[in-house]
Amino acid sequence: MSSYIEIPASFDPKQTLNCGQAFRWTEDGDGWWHGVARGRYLRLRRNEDTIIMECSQSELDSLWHDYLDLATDYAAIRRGLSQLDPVMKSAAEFAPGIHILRQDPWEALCSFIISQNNNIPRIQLIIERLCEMFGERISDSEFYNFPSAEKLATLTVDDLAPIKAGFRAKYMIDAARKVTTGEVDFAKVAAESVDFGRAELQKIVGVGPKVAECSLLYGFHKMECFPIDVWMKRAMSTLLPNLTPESFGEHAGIAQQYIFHYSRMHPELFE
DNA sequence: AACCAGGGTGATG
DNA sequence: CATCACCATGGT
Repeated sequence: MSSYIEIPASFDPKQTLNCGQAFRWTEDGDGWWHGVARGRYLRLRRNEDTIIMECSQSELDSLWHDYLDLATDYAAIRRGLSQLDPVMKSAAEFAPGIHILRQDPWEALCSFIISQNNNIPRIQLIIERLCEMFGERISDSEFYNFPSAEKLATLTVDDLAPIKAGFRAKYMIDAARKVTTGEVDFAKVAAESVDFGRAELQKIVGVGPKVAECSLLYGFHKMECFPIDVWMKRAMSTLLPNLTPESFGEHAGIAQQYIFHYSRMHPELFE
């Protein structure tokens, strides 16, 4: 039934799927990672200089190649960023296998609404409960897809109580309703400038600058976006005091991801 | 027991 | 415009 594909890639599953940009991927032993994205289940692992993926060639071509952003030359982007600053260079070289995933825009928006004033393990738990309760089961599997905005728009805060999202539940529902009615226009966010996208997404109650920035970077693949959370604030003032978000240019989002991951993996730098 | 977690809102200077 | 309590929940 299941087939395997092996492809050459600098992309690294662990670095990419465990760096805080997506919340539905877990390691299931021996380097294998599994998760659900865009309504499909995938298992994959690194093997020397290749990636082994448990899927068909057509599914790789039509879905995972795009989701994992395999066509982008990250090495070239890394070379450019590394010239800016020695710390930037260290951060880029620490996890060179990071890619910025092309996640579903609604899933990214909703996930980062849940992320606010929260920690990553609990974000993952809340999202897992959300999917199990309100997502659809993927055929022949024990996994569920991320519930659509249309589905959440039919729910109330009380319906969401079991997932224990706390005060964020009302934000999720406001987002679902505005996205479903088109009051927040995803097609326009995708097509227009990032400044338009920032304003459009912040029409949602509970979406401020940071959540909007994450949504634009991870959901709409707007690579110049530069989310600043508590880790990035510390990193910029402590590690990169002579740089600003504008210093990083059109690929600032990738720089941000390198710096965020590097900082989280080296908390001793801030003691 | 107070503080923190990939923040945002609303009230107050 | 800057600051601040508060927001649910779970972990230290």
